[in-house]
Amino acid sequence: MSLKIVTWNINSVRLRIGLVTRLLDMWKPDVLCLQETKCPQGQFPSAPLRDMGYHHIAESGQKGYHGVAIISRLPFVSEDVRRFCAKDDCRHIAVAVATRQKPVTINNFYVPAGGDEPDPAINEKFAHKLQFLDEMEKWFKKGSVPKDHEGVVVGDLNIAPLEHDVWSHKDLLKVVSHTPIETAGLNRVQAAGKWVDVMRQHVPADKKLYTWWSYRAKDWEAADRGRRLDHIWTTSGLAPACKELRILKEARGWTQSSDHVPVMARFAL
DNA sequence: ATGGTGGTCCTACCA
Repeated sequence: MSLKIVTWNINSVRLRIGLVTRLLDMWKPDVLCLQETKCPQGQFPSAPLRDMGYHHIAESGQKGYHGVAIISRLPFVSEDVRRFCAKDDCRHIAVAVATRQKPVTINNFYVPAGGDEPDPAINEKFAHKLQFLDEMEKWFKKGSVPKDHEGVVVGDLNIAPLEHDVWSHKDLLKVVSHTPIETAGLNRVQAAGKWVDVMRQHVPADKKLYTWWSYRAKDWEAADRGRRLDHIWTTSGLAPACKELRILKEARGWTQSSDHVPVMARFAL
């Protein structure tokens, strides 16, 4: 048996439900984790997904902003919504799915983008981003994955931690998403849960790897000024089972695309 | 080059 998990910042699930079904048809994942659904709780466009066999949908949504959802062919054995930083933002949802082996707890995150100015003293959005990372770190330290489960973290973490996760390390050191204080924070989060970065298990750290290209470029593909903002981490027990890692770069060229592209990990279980 | 584009929901705010 294999478990295929896809993560995608969809930037409005109602506007782009046709791209979601296109992706499901192409890759046929078992589980799809979405971020920035921008869809109020209870108004999720579930009918076309159920028609494709995705009968299990967990959502945490609000009007206008943020929002995360998990769409699955596999039944959930548990479900959990958390609100980090004591805000009402819908930025995290977790489910556990049953597999032939251990159940797998899947955490889906949408980390705050953090605004433009990388200084928490003058930019409260950046301060919120750093606080959110601190909360994640504390929560993972306590142990967020049940002892008899394996675990996965996916989502738009809005940080490109490695030198080759951005088109120019030097030019982006002072740009929110690649500043040292953010990458240090993300590294602490990762260490707190002993998470393995399975994307970089498949693509060496000295090779460029992007999941996001700005809408503001005249020609995103020619400029190729990308960043790796979307991530897939697993517990060390699950990492060796990750046999395939794919980034659907062509989705960035689809009509009315998201600025993020889908990332897929396949696990042999 | 302190712009550029895009989504939400109607006026700015967020990315």
